[in-house]
Amino acid sequence: MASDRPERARNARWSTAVDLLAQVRREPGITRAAVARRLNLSTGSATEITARLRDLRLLTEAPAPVRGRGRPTSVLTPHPSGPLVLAAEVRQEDWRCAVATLDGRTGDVQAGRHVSREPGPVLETLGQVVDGAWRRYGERLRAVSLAVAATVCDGRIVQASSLGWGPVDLTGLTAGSGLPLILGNDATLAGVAEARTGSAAGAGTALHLLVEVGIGGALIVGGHPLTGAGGTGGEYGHMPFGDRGLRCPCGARGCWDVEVDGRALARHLGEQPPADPHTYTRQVLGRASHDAAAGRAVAAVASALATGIAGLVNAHAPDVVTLGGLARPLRAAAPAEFDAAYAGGLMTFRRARPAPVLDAAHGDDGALHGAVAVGLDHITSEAALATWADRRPTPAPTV
Amino acid sequence: MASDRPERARNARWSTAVDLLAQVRREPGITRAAVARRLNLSTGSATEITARLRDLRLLTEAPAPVRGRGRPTSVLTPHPSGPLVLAAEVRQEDWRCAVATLDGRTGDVQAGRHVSREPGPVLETLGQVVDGAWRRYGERLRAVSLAVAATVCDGRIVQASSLGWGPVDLTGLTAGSGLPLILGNDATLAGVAEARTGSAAGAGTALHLLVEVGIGGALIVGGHPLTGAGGTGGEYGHMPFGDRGLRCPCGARGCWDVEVDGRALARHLGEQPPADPHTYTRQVLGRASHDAAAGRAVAAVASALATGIAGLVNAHAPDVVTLGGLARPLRAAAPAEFDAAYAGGLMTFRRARPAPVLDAAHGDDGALHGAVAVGLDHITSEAALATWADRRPTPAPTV
DNA sequence: GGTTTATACTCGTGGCACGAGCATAAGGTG
DNA sequence: CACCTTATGCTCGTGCCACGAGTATAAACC
Repeated sequence: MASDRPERARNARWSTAVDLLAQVRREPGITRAAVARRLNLSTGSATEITARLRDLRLLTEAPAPVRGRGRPTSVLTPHPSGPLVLAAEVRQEDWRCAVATLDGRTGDVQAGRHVSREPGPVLETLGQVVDGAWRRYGERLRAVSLAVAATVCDGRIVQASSLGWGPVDLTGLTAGSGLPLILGNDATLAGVAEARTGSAAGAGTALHLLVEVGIGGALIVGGHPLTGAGGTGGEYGHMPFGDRGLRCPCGARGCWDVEVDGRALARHLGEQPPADPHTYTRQVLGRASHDAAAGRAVAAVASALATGIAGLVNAHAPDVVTLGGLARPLRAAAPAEFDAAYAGGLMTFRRARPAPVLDAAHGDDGALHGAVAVGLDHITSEAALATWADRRPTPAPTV
Repeated sequence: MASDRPERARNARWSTAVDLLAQVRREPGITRAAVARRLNLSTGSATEITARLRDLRLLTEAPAPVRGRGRPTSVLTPHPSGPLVLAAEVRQEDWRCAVATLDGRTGDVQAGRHVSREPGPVLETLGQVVDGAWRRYGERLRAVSLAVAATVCDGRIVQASSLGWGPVDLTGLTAGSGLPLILGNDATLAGVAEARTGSAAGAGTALHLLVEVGIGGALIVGGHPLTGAGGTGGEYGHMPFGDRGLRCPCGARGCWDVEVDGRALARHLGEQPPADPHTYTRQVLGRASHDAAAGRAVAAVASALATGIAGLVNAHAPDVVTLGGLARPLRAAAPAEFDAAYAGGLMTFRRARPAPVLDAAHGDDGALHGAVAVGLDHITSEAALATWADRRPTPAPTV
């Protein structure tokens, strides 16, 4: 609908501004001089571009702390009336949201427990949050970015087993404001957060794996996740790394999922499949240090996790692997077994310099931070900046 | 070395020219008017850009066949003295090479069998080919793109088991000419060819899998392969989809590789591991239709192949999967078993619209065509065009 | 207080795409 | 065969962007 006539040049003009804003985001608190160096910009261009972005209320300049000789430069920070993103996360028991500025800093955090876990009440609460932010920030609010523990296809929820949801249409959330809604899988977005500002920062290719009930994850290349057709990628738990004899609720056999979460622990311990595998896993982890059977079960699960990771490392050669959710305590509870299985699963030529497996840095905030990142990507795109500039035809002159 | 001062604008100026050349490559024989429509360019811009590219000897215009009313337009074709890529492929028994123009058409094909398979003689032959092309085409030759059945890391061969090579340094190949050398894995490049102009043309995400001795492959996103850290990705055969009891020569256990090639067939048939799994597989395939044991072995291997593919489809959600090498006849020999295993390995929600599994369109030429594509990517990059333009400061005026 | 250093500011230049108006080459029509 | 219709090419003035060279400035150093 928007791909009409020569939009080409209108957008292309913003290319350098996009890069500059991206640099500000990568290194919050960066100075104008440093940005110019990074982007190979002449000082004249830097002056002009920052002036433009200042007039457009995208950036502000503040005197930079003096470091040695030379004329002082200034720190580039988001403009106090610049564009904002509302990022939100829906989890099994609760929801959270925050408003983020161009540098990725968040504020105005809200959170709450679901009164009912049904889609209707949850969406109504979220809709009120969106409308509230829209009223509070008005045109400064440019996008809503939502993380859900769900299979997402073409911007819609296909299924969210942890919430017990089937297909859910979310377009109503932003119907009142007309804001763009960006929907993402929580594990995918947590991976984005790690690749941008977490343990995998700077990695060309990063693999993030998150164990909750089953395994989710994402391969992030150049900071962008591989989402596949319709955005349904990332179902790493359903690769047949496991015992072919075990059937998975997904319909396939031998899924990795079934080997690495609470259900697997229960199987190893000869117990019934737990109703809440997440809590059950925490319980078993808690007694693993003094209960030999629990320890063996945890070790088996940690090994299965590491073996699969090694296979993925063989195939994709990430620079780094990050672990989120229960994957962290699982490894921590059986580090020797994990490391042995990881090394044993790697091809010989990879063992000299195996991809490091690191704990996720964002912890439980990964999905929300990833939603912020993706939302900011959207509002700092060439097209979005062009629109922002057009909306404010005669910006307030700086006196 | 080239990242000096403001190279930024120098390169950015070529952005539209790059897109125009890419469009010509995507649709060979496209007219100027059609390109302008595709790229949302005004007719004035199209006139100017094509004039520029004509003066720079990148494109030629020829009257387009008249179609209905209206002023006739012209077909954009590579300039007869425009830039060229030398693409080459080194296989187990022989080598091939060809020279390609900007539209991807190849000519001047040369080929030969290895006199000796040792790196030295092979490289010497290739070096002569490169030097010959350099003498024949001079500055028109802009890059050499090489496909090898090898693990490639940071532009070097780490290991090429089918050739019996260890680490090999190839920089000598272009030492005389000073041309950029682009090295790629054959399976990866075959995947690129499929994603660009083959069975996966137009797919956002494509998975290409190639069975020869073991499995190679690539995930291609937006026409570009995921090569991972150092370019060592694509070792799909070493994901633990197989029997954990089987050790793989790579050092790991349960590798998919071991389940899907001639060694697996021999195991199913209770025979010794074949010295040449490729030829052996062809033999078994030949008698599978009338030899029940061979048929069962082929069916088992086809199932193992399909199960792994399903797992990869679950994880990555490609739009399409393409099969190269022996994967094609393996599936063809046991289509029912293949389809059953593929469907059975998919998550339920994927079964409604499973990613189609197609035979590769490029056949044995995939790697060479992929090398052409990657080479052309290189010489039509913004930086390369800027360099090409600088080299010819006063282009011959068109009279 | 002068020098050094790093950066900012100014301004003329060149390059690109746009858009509007005009030109042109074909088919179609009476 | 003259004229209309249609699709496209060509020209040129405009706006925008980044560059580069020269100049100005604010701090540290001596």
